[in-house]
Amino acid sequence: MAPSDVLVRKLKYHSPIDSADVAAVRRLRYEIRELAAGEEFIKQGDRPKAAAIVIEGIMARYHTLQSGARQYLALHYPGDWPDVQGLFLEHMDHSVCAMGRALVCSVSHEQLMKIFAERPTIELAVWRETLIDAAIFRESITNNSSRHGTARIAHFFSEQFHRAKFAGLVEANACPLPLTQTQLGEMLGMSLVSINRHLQALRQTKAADHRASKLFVHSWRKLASLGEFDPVYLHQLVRKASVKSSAR
Amino acid sequence: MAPSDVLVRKLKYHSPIDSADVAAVRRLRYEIRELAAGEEFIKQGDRPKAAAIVIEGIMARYHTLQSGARQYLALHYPGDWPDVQGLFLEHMDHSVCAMGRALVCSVSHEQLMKIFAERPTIELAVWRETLIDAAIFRESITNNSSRHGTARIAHFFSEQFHRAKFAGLVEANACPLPLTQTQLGEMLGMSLVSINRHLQALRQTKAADHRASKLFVHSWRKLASLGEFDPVYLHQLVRKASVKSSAR
DNA sequence: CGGACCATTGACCATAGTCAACCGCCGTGG
DNA sequence: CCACGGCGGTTGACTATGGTCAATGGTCCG
Repeated sequence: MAPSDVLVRKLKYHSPIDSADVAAVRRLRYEIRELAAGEEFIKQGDRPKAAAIVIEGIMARYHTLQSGARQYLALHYPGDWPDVQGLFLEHMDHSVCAMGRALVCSVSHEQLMKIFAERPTIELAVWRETLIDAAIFRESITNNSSRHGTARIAHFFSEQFHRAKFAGLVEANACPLPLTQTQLGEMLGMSLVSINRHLQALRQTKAADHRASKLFVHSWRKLASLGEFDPVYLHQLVRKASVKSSAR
Repeated sequence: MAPSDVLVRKLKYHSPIDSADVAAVRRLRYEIRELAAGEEFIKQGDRPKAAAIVIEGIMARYHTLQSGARQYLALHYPGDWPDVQGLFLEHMDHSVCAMGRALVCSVSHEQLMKIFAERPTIELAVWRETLIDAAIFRESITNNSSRHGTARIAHFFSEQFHRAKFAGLVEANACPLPLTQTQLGEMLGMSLVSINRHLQALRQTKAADHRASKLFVHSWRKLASLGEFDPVYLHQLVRKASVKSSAR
């Protein structure tokens, strides 16, 4: 799929984009960059001059603590903008890297400001995009702070499966989730060993399983209920790509 | 201070606002509402038609879990917009309440869209405002997920003291922080008893103390270092209201 | 084959959560 | 005025959860 199609597809999930908007998006000039697994794309402290859109693969934002420890903040799927806030915030307060191999396209801030002036709908759609990001961050605060063990993992898996579904990445009840257990721990604020044990517990419930960089959802209903997952915070307009339809 | 002054003061901390912008802000019509301590302003699930700006006091956003438990997400000071995302996200995914008595002013979405069209600088400033909110959420993920005990509290206190300072609320090394220990727990993902014990530990370091709904900072340097606090994520343009100047 | 990385396991330890009681303060109502 | 009740803060004792340490096995790759 062409980069502009990936982008348009995503924007349409939450915003009303018309054909003139689509045409404007297609006129954007961009650079494509391929990233190896784990490769850093932009670093805490940098001053970006362009914004990236994920085209293929999965990217992640993370904080690096004084100790050198890493805290992952969110994952990003094709169509997502993992560093748009750089448009208006001078310095990056976090880094962005690829989880697994990924393709990103970057569009200069200059061009974005121009397209915003021409097509206000697009500006609002991108703003909305950043607001949904914020909603996802809020949900992570709650998940990591008030859910324990298996429920925390289940909620995280639910969100990723749901978002992967909308990004068209789910096949046969499985979606890519290229994280090691160590990284799951850095995402959820748990130790490697805890992750491992709770994963086993989750496996035993027959709700979901994670292996070989993939998330297998055997019972969406059970997984979502274990994680108390309710997708309203993702603020999608369209509910068509129903998650339920593809997994019991 | 008049509501528009509170707003302008805040926007100027991160965005270049000129006199025409200020004039436009002053022309906004708004409704003032006084809230009692703990009163809910807007509820998870609501569809707001106006956005609120905190004028006096402190407000908070929170999630309500299925169990009825509450997870606070962030505090908001005069000049903050605790529910702007309602402009572009139909449903509230969290609630907003007053911590202690508060004064808010609400401005209809309609008027906001109009001022955005007239004064793009203001639009960008408000967008930036929401991006800074997101940065604060990210920091909370990290704080609640990867810092433990006293450090977690110290970081939270540092952020609140710093933000209160910029809102002009610090007097004699103390700022208002109208939360009970139970609420601190709901903010930081810790139990009441843990909060109590770590607060005592913090008190003993002579860095800071919390009592009578106030936060006393005895040694800013020590508090910030205990909490590994670095204010870059608050993305202020102006660094004039230095925090260090008023506390050793 | 050796090394690196990832998943898994057991044993032990540390931290935080739960339960329950008590204290002091404050506001209400007798 | 004082008794009472509620709330917020504090404490001790106990429990549970998760973290740390260390070792093992599998797999992939050079």
